[in-house]
Amino acid sequence: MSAYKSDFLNVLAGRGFIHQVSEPEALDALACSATITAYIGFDCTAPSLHVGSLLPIMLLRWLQQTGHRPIALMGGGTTRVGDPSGKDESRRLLAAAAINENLKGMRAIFTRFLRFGEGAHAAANDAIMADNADWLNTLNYIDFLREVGRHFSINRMLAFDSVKLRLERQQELSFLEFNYMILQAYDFVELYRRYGCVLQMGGSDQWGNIVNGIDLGRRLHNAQFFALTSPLITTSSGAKMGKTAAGAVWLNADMVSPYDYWQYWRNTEDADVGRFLKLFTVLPLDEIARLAALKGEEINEAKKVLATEATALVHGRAAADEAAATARTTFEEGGLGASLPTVQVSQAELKAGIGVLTAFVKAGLAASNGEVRRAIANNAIMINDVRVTSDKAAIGEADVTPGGVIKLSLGRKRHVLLKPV
RNA sequence: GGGGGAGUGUCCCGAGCGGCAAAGGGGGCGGACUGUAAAUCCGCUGGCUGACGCCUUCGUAGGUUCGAGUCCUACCUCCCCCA
Repeated sequence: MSAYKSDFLNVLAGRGFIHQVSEPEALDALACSATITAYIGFDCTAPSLHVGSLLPIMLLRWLQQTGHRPIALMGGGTTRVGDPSGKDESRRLLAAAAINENLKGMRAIFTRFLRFGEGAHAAANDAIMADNADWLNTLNYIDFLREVGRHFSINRMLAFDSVKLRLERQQELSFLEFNYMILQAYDFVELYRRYGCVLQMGGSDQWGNIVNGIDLGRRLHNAQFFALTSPLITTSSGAKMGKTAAGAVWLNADMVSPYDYWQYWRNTEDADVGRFLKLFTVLPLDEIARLAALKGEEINEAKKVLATEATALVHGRAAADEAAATARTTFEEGGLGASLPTVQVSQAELKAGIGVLTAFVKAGLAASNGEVRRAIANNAIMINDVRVTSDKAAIGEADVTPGGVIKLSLGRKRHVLLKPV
């Protein structure tokens, strides 16, 4: 289906990663003959990356897998500037202080997906972690204007969709936001200077910004840069990826447990299974074709594979298998899975008896006693798989199962174990 | 600088004659049906309480009133028009 010669573009195209590419033939030829250095920028506004960032991360991964060199660019500088609207000074400073922490959390994720060089095992395409704070923070305004600013035509910038739409709708566009695209273009050039980076990838919304970088590269260095964007991924029902009741689906294990992460993928809609297998796992395409062709009830097998493979990439194979095993015993055998979320209670407390309301709030299944009451009224609460009908019910020593725990359930999907200590 | 408009259930959007725990939607959660899917239907979607009830919520701070999301004053933030 794809007419590319290079592994790199063939893999991306075959798996559905490509939305737009600039100069595809030239990039294809380059990918065949040389090691390309390419980058993607990531904001560091949060202590972890979430599922929404997974697609770009996979892009970098395939880049490296097909022999090229990825750069993960942290927006340490651009995040400091941030979105100026609705934020006061103090909050912005706080974010600046936390950026290093955020960077640390994010770096851990990248090491799961990319191979960074380590001493003796260094290779030509080892991944690079860069931070644009390194060059943006020390920019001299006048120098910057003279070197970079003179290459940007206001006339042309006004024609960009991102700007034009705002102006047409007579919405505010701050000078700062207007400059953001210039900073991003400059990042591209700086990475070219430092590492010979000639390709920037990103989501489809980044196209305009990337193209600006390409122009700047031509003007400053007479260099040929490339852009490659990925499609915006939504579920078949149109919802954005990565949001659940509990909030964003984070990649760090201490924010979303491997078990919950596995569950997120397990609950994928039928229509998305094939597409997600291609994007978020590294299974071979023929294997994916087989799984995606499953119909009806059988497609659940494909969802389990998706969940386990996707979880293995982020949390490791062992954690993924454990999550899968827990899901199997919990959902298919009605048993108790070892890696279900567990909350500890003291023996003394248990002896005295714990009210259902307190227990479920403590277990994190509900936010308030009232919420538990409502759930009981809705027939949603179970203790050790026995339906609870009164909010006065209490949990005591007698409820401890042979396995040494008490199983609390809200609905059919959400389970927490209470463990006496 | 002058004039006009807006900020509402802390997930989002959004109605709201001075009696309001506050319409409606989206989203979310739960139930039924299923396959841990989608679609559909039903219920729930401030806190405490067994319950009467009490407490906290409509940008911030005051005020008028038996009673304020609603009226008045000042302030903050955002948007529009004029300069």
